Amino acid sequence: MLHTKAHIKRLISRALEKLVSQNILPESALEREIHIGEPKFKDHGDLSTSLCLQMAKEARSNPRQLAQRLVDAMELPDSMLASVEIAGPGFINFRLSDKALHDGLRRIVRAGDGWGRFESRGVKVNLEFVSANPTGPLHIGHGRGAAVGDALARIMRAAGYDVTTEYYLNDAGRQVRLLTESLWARYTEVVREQYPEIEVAALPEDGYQGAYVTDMARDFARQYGPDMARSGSPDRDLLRAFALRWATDMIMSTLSDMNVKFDVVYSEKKLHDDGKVAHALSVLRERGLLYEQDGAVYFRSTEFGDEKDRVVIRSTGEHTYFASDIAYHLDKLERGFDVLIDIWGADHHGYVPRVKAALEALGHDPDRFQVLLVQFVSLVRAGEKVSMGKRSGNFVTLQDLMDTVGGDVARWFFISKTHDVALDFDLEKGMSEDPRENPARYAQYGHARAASILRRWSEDLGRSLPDPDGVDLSRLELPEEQELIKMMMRLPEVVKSSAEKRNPHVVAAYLVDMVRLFQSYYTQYKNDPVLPRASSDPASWNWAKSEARIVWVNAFRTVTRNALTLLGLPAPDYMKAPENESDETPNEKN
RNA sequence: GGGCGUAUAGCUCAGUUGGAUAGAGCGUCGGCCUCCGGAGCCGAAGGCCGCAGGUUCGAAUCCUGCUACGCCCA
Repeated sequence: MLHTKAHIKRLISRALEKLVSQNILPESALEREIHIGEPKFKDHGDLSTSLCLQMAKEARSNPRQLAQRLVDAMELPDSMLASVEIAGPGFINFRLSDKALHDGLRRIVRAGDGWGRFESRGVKVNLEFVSANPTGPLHIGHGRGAAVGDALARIMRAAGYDVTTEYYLNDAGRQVRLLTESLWARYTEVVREQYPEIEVAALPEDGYQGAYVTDMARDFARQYGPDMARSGSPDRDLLRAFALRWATDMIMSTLSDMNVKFDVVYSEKKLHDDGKVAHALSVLRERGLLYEQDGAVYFRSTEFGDEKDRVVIRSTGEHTYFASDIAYHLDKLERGFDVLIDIWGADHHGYVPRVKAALEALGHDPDRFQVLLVQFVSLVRAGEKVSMGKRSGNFVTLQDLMDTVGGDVARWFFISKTHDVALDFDLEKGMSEDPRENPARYAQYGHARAASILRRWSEDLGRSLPDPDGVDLSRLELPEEQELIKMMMRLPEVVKSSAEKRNPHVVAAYLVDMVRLFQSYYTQYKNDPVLPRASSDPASWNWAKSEARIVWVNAFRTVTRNALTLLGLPAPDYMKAPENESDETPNEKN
């Protein structure tokens, strides 16, 4: 549809130029951006513009009259347009010709997997998300960030951005020391089951209580044996490295169940070891933006719009997380990224101004740093919110959730709504228990259905996929068929809009709308099927119509698959009926 | 007290960047399986777009002020 919109814009701007040269319109008419929209009502045509309503004042004319002059000045008839009408207060409505639809359909088939993908625009984007501390299991809020981030990466890549996804691993701070001590304590407990005489190390006061630390300790004991515990002297480097690797593996495995992977895992420790933190602070110091007070070192972030100055080095000599974050974001820019996008939980929103302040202080445009704040996810059980504090005992991990409902269902749930609205996940209704209420399955089902038709065409009837250039597409006469073509033609601009809004739910909403059109067609025209019935006589069958419809079904399948892929969801060719399966999630790769 | 976000059908949410008559799903009610996959489809009921002003040809959308909820910071 971008293609046809551009075509209409050219027609209009040529007409405007003509009117300006005849002194009917002022020069300023050429500067206005021409916006072509899709009207809500079908009787208003396929595309429309309110340009004349907007221009009426400066043109000193009433909108309808202006519209009439504009239409008269357009080079019509045009092969892409079946009609051009002036309507209402001064809208110009365009109806697409059959040729425009057929060209569009052919373009989709020709593009295949490339439909909805744009040429590179040469913009390097760093997209950082999740970045949870490697000290325990992910919670459900992390899941939302992960799903949104991964889908956004796919969509922005399709829109032509050069995207690198990144996980910032906080492996340097106090939390990791605590995890190390917690592992040591649990390890001694585990070993004491065999060697009752040894002394158990106490769990630190703020240590990690979760049962997973004991699992970790058992793995440690299995790998390194009981000697360290028996000796009573911990090898902290070894324990730390083991704990980090174990926790990171656990996190990545959970993410992988949701089909989320990262291009880069960036270590905070390495940031320090490579001197990046010292580097960033020295740049700030050179610029006179650091000062000392009560033994701590402050950054003058108030000079850049923050509400108060922030500590970068504590009186103990330790760097704050903020100091690492400054260095990290500076490093991203120095690695050549044009745009930095971070996905954070909404509770961190207060952190945004200080990071922007730091980047500005370091001489960069703060608008290159963008933060997507993702609102909270709460769990609901029996109509009541479930408290999810780690201490409350009914902490539900992301892994638990996916084990219950399946990775792609969880993923769909997270991206199907805009990120700036709080979500309730109802455990009791549980999307897995009634897949009919599940739009992800609905979309996949549409794909499987189309795949099934194509399969019967090639396998049962022994025919090959027709070349769209050799098929008479005018056999697609039903209004539903034409509506679906227009819908499919919209994918590229949906991708563009979703990427620009930084919001994957745009693609999700589009996908469901498109599949609904197909399902509606499918059920309504069961007595006028795509394929010949077994009972019918092949000689009397309208093969030309079947061929046109097969091209159309194939295009639908392609566009559906492309949209599912953009969201990181599988596009299965077969799906099992839910009645026969308990809660197993189909996960076929096409 | 300051800041960020949200407010649209009984419930969960869309709303193409200010356009024409407000859109889905779930739930409710009523229909559709000799038929390419019923995980489906068709129809009906359901609305003061939180409230009050403002901007203009035109507002769910933009501006101001309230109210309620969530979250940050004091």
